[in-house]
Amino acid sequence: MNLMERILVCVAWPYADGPVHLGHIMGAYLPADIFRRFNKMMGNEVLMVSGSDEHGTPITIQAEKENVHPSVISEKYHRINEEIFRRMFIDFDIYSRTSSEKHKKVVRDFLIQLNENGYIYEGTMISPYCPRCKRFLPDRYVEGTCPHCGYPKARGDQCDNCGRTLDPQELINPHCRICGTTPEFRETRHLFFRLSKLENGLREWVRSNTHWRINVKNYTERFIEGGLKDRPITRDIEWGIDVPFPGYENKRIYVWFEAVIGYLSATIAYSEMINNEKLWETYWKDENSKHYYFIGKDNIPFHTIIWPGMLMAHGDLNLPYDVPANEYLILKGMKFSKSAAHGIFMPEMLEKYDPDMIRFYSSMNMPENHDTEFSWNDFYSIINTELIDKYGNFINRVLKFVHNRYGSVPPALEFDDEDYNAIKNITRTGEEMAMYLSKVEIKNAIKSFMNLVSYGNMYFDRAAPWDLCRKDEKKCQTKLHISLMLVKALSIYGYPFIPETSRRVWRMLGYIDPIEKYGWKEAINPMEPYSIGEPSILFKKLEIKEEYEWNRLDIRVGRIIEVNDHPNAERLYLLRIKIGNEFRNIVAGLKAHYRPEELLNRNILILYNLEEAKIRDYVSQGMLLAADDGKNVSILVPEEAEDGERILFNNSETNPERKISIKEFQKIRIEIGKIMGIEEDNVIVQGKMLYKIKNEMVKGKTEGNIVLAFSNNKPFVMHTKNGLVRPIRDVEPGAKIR
RNA sequence: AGCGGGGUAGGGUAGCCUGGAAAUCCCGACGGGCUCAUAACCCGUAGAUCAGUGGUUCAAAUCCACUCCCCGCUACCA
Repeated sequence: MNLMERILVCVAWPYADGPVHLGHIMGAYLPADIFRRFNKMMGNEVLMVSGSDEHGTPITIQAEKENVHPSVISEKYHRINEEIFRRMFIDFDIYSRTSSEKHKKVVRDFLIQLNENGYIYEGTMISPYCPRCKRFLPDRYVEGTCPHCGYPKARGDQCDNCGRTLDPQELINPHCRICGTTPEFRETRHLFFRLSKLENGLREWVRSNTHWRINVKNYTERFIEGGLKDRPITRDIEWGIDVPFPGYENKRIYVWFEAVIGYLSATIAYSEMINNEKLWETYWKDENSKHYYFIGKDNIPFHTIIWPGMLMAHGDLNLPYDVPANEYLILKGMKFSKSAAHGIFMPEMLEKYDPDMIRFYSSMNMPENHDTEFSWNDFYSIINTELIDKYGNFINRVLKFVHNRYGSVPPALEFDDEDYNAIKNITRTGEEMAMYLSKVEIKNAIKSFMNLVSYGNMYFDRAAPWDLCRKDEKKCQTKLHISLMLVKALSIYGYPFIPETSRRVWRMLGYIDPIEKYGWKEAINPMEPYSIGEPSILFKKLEIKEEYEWNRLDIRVGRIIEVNDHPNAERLYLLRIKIGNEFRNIVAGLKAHYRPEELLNRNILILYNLEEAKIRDYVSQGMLLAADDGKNVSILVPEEAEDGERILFNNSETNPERKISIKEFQKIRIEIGKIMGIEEDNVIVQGKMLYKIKNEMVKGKTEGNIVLAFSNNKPFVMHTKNGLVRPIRDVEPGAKIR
């Protein structure tokens, strides 16, 4: 533990097709940076590398859409992400990119080496070729029926239903996802990586890594038990790295093979950048160097099997020491996703909040063991109470008191038991945090940190210097000295999590040399007699603004003017709807519940800002709202309203800026309530539970079913200008709207 | 409906893999203290049949089986 260690911190390479979001930050980049800073403070030699992953089909697709060269896309997001990391104080020693010449060269050399070692062979592959699109299709462009589970929409690379990885040829009834044509399976030559040969070696190596997180280890072992297959490492596409063998001029190296080599190429590039060209070898060849890979859970097999396999095949290079993969961040019940534009994206987050606030919250809530829900309430609450009230206020009250009373650090003269205890606490916290952080247990570490904050507040309270200083000057000075030591310790111990704040506190304590120069161990040393200036407030409290969830909904009254059967779906109708001056087509799954004449000319409710969707070949421009209690289904109708009118909540019109996805809509709780009785100014409503609602919300109505939309679990009644919204048939109270 | 993940005080969580006395922490509620501090801080109290049932065991929140409920992905939900 006390010997200096050399650590390479490898962080997943973000795919350059969009800005990173909070899930990426919490899952990989922040823990990596915390780990890096901690190790620096321990005096270890640390290097942190990452970069943009720029090749591959998704970027090509994006480029085709925008009608630009793929490099334009990757260049844009490379810059954006680099800037995000800089602002978040996630300080890579080098943030490289896979389009760099250095990377390309290292990749080619790597491939040549693997070939020399007998791990590469040429094989022919039967690949799907679409005669209509005139090209070989990437695996995920082919769809068909899964041979294992019979799922009809399995993709060529894997089946989403049973999770098995597939080859496009295995699919039953394959077709091109773009044009629907049945692809021909043509022969094409490709290079293969002999992963199968490494199966035993990998299995043993994985088994020997007893310090890995259980989920990582279990997952990896199960994956290996499934058998390791050789993998093609070239593809018939244009955007990518050239293959260094003749006959492969029109092919490129597969991204999965090439991007992981970035960890190595970036280290080499860094060595050259600082004119220390042999430096990379100390990291990659000296067996005492430890490599940590910070990634999300979707990346586990690549970093615990494939990349180690490639390294074994290459020989002479260090394998990963630990792969502390994190789980997903969930927003409103749905995982963050770049492609679905679902989540909190960093550019927007950084506009509003101090980076250290984001770092602090993220550390407290890191998805280390489970998928973790993000909510703004949680964010505000943790920032305001833990970071600002407990931590910020402690720093502030101590510094302000010392500043006002003495203006400099008072000497420690007389120690009592509690004072010794305080110093013991500082020491113990440092050891405990070091123990956690060296195992990359961020949440435990910051919890330990917060315990010291609480202790500090308690110590200061018990010491009561505002009183003591009048009675016993010497003792009071000691108490203040130790309080300042606590502040100092918090500055040092907090540094990995909230570096900028720690630096500010450090300067307030009078230190000139940077905190990094002192390191972890300095926390237990007494204070220097510096002068203490007027402390500045570390953070302003966040104002909590209430957001109504139903503000995302734009619901309008529509009149059904046509009802037709869906030609190839048993349960669907095609409806023509008039909404004021506008007409829309809606697909509705009501055939089992309503006859056409029951629907025709009815005023109903349309979710107006729902994203369009194709259902069985017909586009649905919105959704007809109906209540469903599991047995009965009822459409919802407005009382006394014209088509085109908007549905109101809490007497206000909603005005969402964006379209809403079906998933988001389903997250918003809307249910049927039955008016049970009246009690003074309130109405008692039975929904899924019993609610008390203000009388005016139901416009004086005293009976019947109503529709409740919830925000923060508080019910609001859906209504129109002149009346309420009601289900036309009787359904159970609590029935959901869909 | 198929697959995956869960159910621990009013809310949010820790603990579960590796069973062991009083189940962790934060918010909220209630009572008290303090007045240095960003209406912050400190102390105390109440509040949990650890989803249910059955089993294994000297001992179960923890292991096993079944049931119920929630969430996600998928789908002729829209």
